[in-house]
Amino acid sequence: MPAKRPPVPLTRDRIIEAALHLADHQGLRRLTMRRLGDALEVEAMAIYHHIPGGKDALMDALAEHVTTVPVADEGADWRDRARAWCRAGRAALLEHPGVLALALTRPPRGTAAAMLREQCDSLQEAGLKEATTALRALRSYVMGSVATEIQDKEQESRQDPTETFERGLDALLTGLTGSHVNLS
Amino acid sequence: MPAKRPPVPLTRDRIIEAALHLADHQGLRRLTMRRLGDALEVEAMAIYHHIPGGKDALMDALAEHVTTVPVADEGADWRDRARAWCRAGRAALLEHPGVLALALTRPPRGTAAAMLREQCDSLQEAGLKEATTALRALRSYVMGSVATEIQDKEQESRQDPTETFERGLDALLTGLTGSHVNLS
DNA sequence: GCGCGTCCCTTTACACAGTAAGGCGGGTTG
DNA sequence: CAACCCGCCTTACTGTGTAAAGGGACGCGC
Repeated sequence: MPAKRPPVPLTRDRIIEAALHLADHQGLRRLTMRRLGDALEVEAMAIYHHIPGGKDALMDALAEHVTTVPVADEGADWRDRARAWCRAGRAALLEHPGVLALALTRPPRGTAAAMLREQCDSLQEAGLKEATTALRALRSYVMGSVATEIQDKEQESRQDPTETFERGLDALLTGLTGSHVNLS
Repeated sequence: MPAKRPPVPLTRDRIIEAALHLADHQGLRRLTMRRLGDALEVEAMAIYHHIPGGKDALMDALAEHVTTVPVADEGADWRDRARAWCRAGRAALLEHPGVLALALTRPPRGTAAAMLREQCDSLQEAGLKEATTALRALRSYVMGSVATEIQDKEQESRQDPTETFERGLDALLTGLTGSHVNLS
């Protein structure tokens, strides 16, 4: 009987990393407790010791991982800060396309939710009326953009996705800028 | 042995309808071939006769169903038309929140894809430069908006979602309007 | 040294998932 | 009436999530 203790001890972070790799390369459908165990050279049930709550908790953790982006809140103009958030959020989501469905479905919790509140405060301090509305619009645009990008990834697209994203982001930001002046 | 023939014959449409109902009320996770069969008063394997390709094809069909919205292409201003599309798209997605993850993940095909091309042409004929970019931005915003709406549905939100959606949509439309005049 | 808890991991077990293969009856056609 | 075929059922197999219990290695007190 080979060594009972695995060569390197199991860790919540190692589990999440392996799960992301598996989901990205083989699809969420093939992310399975047993396969995840195989990837970690461990039996499937070992995972439950580090992630209480089972697969559903794992999914939550993955969603939180790809929606949690540490980004400095710098920049004079609120538009620059918002742009930085949006770019960082898009990049984080694009890094792990396999778990996008989770990120879009599960509500933000923990660190991700805290960051949202922080950003909302930041916008309000910048003097922006209806900061929550603006933030929701930006968040929606980012999440939707990544979704469409990943959707269209398998079919040909002669346009640079980043360029397209920036164009739309600019449009949304300028539109939000005038929102407390213009009337629909 | 009870009657072999079910009271009402099975149909692809009936299957899709029952699947949507099940996913919306019990979650995608509980949408199961056998449970779907139970809901239709039929054995699970009967479904395969009407939906070749199994569960994955069913998922595709559900995604296509909630992303296919018949909407008249009327209105003088292209902004009014785009607004109508976006409202209709949002409404259709919100009607079946259970399958949102499918709609956001699977690329548009068939009728849905055709409608996208049609809308793109419509924008171009309206004299809008970069119609594809604009359309992508709008589509992204709609998809993301529905995602955030459904995410936040389980927690309290003192703001009217429709109002918030319209505000962001207005902002995006005004931003897109000036996009071929302004420079970033 | 030796027992003994404690922590991780494994083993075993079970209910339920998707679905390939084949059976069977009843309506339609000759 | 016979042949046929369509639509549904039955059976069977592999794979999945996970509860429950087992077991081995490490630390501790004595």
